[in-house]
Amino acid sequence: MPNPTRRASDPVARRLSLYLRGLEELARAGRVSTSSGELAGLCGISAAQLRKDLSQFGSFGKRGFGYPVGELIPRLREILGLTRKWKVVLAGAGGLGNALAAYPGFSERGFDVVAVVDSDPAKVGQACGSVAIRDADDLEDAIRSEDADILILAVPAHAAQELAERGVRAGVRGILNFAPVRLNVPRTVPVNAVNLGLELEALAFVLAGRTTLR
Amino acid sequence: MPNPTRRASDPVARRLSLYLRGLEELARAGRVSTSSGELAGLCGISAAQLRKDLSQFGSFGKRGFGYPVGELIPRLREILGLTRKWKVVLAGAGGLGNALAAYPGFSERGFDVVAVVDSDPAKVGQACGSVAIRDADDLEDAIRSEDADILILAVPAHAAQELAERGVRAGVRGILNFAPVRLNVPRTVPVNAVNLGLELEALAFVLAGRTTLR
DNA sequence: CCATATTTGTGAGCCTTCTCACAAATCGCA
DNA sequence: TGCGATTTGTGAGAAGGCTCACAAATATGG
Repeated sequence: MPNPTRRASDPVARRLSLYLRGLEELARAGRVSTSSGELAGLCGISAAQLRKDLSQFGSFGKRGFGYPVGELIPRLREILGLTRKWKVVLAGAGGLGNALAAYPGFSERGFDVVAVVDSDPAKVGQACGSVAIRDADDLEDAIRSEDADILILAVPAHAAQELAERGVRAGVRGILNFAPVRLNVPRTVPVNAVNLGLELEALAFVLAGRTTLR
Repeated sequence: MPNPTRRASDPVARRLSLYLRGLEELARAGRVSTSSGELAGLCGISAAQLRKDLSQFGSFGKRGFGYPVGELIPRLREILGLTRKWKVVLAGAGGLGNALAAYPGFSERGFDVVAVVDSDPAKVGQACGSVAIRDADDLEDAIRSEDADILILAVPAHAAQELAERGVRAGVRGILNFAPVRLNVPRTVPVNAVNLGLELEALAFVLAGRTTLR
């Protein structure tokens, strides 16, 4: 179905991001074209899966030839919604917050951390990434004045729900939550949760031999 | 199928971890029993899903009554493989590495960071969490002398593959990878990848209106 | 220009996962 | 004890995602 603005499921979106990374790697290596087999291998996905994923959005390859790297990259960026800048406000300037603010992968993809807030008065005024830390009370101000799109929560579990609610009221459109709690927000605001403890537990589950074999 | 050592898929494992968290929260609140509806609501999962997940491992509830919080918690810990200690070696003492070493959720679940290594000589000897940072060359020594189970990679993308290979050769059984690259390791070594950039992109994909509606 | 090799795009079908609905079991109370 | 309310455990079926296999299209080489 050759529709460049087609909708797709979350697993597809994540794989598209992987493909984009793989393509950029190939481009850096000077490659002009690639095949579904090569790119899929690079991403650890089956070739058929890759072709099916891409075909949801259009017909980007040539039979007998493959995919043009230089053309496919901007197409994928467009599909993924990476042609615009996304303004991000970060709540929590602890270890994780600082690491996120410094993470180069964010700005490379057009995610700009426009403000950082923390509830610790001692941290206010200090630098976190490229911006100065503001008081947590200023969360709404920061979101409104910058017209921020996304709120990243890198705060303790007990503080997350309140900050999420305040962020939503101030106009944030999506939340990336690193706190190990389920957030209760309107269904119109998508929440993507990253639970670090859970990742380790899922790995232990495999090591304990409790997974269905692949 | 009432078998307490049954195998299950990865999504099930992740939900079991959520249930455990929810149950611990209920226990802290002094609750003695709960229903599938209540616990599932707490975790953002459907009640039927929760019952089906639990029923794979045994019959833990009483009809007309619910689930005994105090009994189910240790059962879940056992199923998840959390009754033993897991020894973790952390590679990379940058922002993310330090945050992970300090993350309380790890030690609470029996994951002990027994060593931290970094390639920066200036960092060697400094404290990271509760241990001293060692040189990256000592990775194998650290893994072997501590008989470590899990390697966490919190290093730049270009360093990840080499460290993964060395870790596997030194006897690590599983890897938690925060570097944005696909690792090439024997299939006997499970790899759990957490790609922070990808999480933000998946969120942007939703915000850009490209997801199939739920 | 023709034959052979390559590689995409995709329909059909499989397999896994999730949802629905209900019988069976237990509780609470009179 | 008996009856209605509650809640689990689970079979049946729906839904979704993934794999397979192949026709169609393009490249390559003689």
